[in-house]
Amino acid sequence: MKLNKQQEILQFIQNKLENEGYSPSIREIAEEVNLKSTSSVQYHLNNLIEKGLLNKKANQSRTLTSNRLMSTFKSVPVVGEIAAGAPLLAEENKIGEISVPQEKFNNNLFALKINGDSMVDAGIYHEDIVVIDKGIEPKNGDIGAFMINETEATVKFLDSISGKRYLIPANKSYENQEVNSNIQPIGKVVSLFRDI
Amino acid sequence: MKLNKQQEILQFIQNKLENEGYSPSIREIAEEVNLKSTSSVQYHLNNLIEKGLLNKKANQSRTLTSNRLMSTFKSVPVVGEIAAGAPLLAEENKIGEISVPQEKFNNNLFALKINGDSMVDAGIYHEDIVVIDKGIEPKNGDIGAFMINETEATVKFLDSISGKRYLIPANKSYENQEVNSNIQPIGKVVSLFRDI
DNA sequence: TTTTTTTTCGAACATTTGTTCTATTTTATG
DNA sequence: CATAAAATAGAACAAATGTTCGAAAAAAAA
Repeated sequence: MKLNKQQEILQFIQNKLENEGYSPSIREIAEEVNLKSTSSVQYHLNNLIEKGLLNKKANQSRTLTSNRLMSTFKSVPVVGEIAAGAPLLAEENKIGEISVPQEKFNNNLFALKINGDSMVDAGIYHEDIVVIDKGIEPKNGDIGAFMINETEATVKFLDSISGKRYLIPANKSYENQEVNSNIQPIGKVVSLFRDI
Repeated sequence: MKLNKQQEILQFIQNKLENEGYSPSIREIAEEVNLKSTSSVQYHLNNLIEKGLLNKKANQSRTLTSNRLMSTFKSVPVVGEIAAGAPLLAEENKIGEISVPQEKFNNNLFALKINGDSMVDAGIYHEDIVVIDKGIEPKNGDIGAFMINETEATVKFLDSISGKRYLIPANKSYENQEVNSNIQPIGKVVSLFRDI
């Protein structure tokens, strides 16, 4: 496919931003796309900016940014098995990161790797990763994450049965568990990731 | 919490990178953290670089990058209902983007929004989003995406029964479908996303 | 072909910016 | 307190970089 100069320039800027993490200078662009004058590059840059494909701060070097590339995702930590005594989000519990769309991101999010099959009938499988919003207290009918005895995190349905609240697994071979002082809500499960 | 100068500087750089999309200059840092000399900033920057918390290209402006922030995720397009006649990945079919870890990314990935409950028993629900690798032809036992009559994309198990190949839903209320020339494999399902 | 528009070039200029060096101040250490 | 180490300041310099303007070349339109 043949690219015109503007596409070529835009492509180079995006690559540079993605691979190096910073914008190229005008002269670097000129060299890359075989233009011998910086003003030729300016000419195209202004064009791209007018089209809304690029942004740049006047008189500041290497401040080109591409709307399309402005990170629209943010990462949240993934917690695995919980080390005894360590707070849930302690560094030692962290086993990775996943990303969520920026518009859904907030600072109360983290993710938990599921251990066991107690929620298979809700489509949550062993080793799935669920994202939890600590800022939302799970209500009846919600899937929530709960801390049991301050040592174990579990994901279950929360619901009331004849006036009492229970953690309810979505798998008949597990038992309901009455909510008592040993069970603390962590947050509501808001999304799920799985490798297949 | 009290931040020392180095933490303060690192924080500012990361914020700037995240919010503006480009690195601050040394003098901008100096002003932000109330240092009156650029060399004071250099002093701390060198320190941070030695600790591996920052990178920078020598003699180039605004090339500070933070390892922690280097995008470790890449986005892939999400395809929804397939417009008649339009190729699968045509812009008009695109309904969004999701991100995958960089190490799992390749140019054959795209995502498909699930329509229907024919795979619920495999933990794939209506409106889930599955990521498909066009570079991997689904084998027997795999969950794959298939194009039917060049107009409809579907996700099913692929398997052989007495010598014939079938698309097999993971829901007993649906029927197996023999693979014929109207059914073209698109790729293998490799991961899954769900909003809850 | 002639005219107009788009694109490129070249050079000069003004800033921004990174770098370096020495001296001074502040903080920690014995 | 005396000494060493860490942090800051100031200034001067060299290089990188964005900007501007007029002219030339190339491409497109008439």
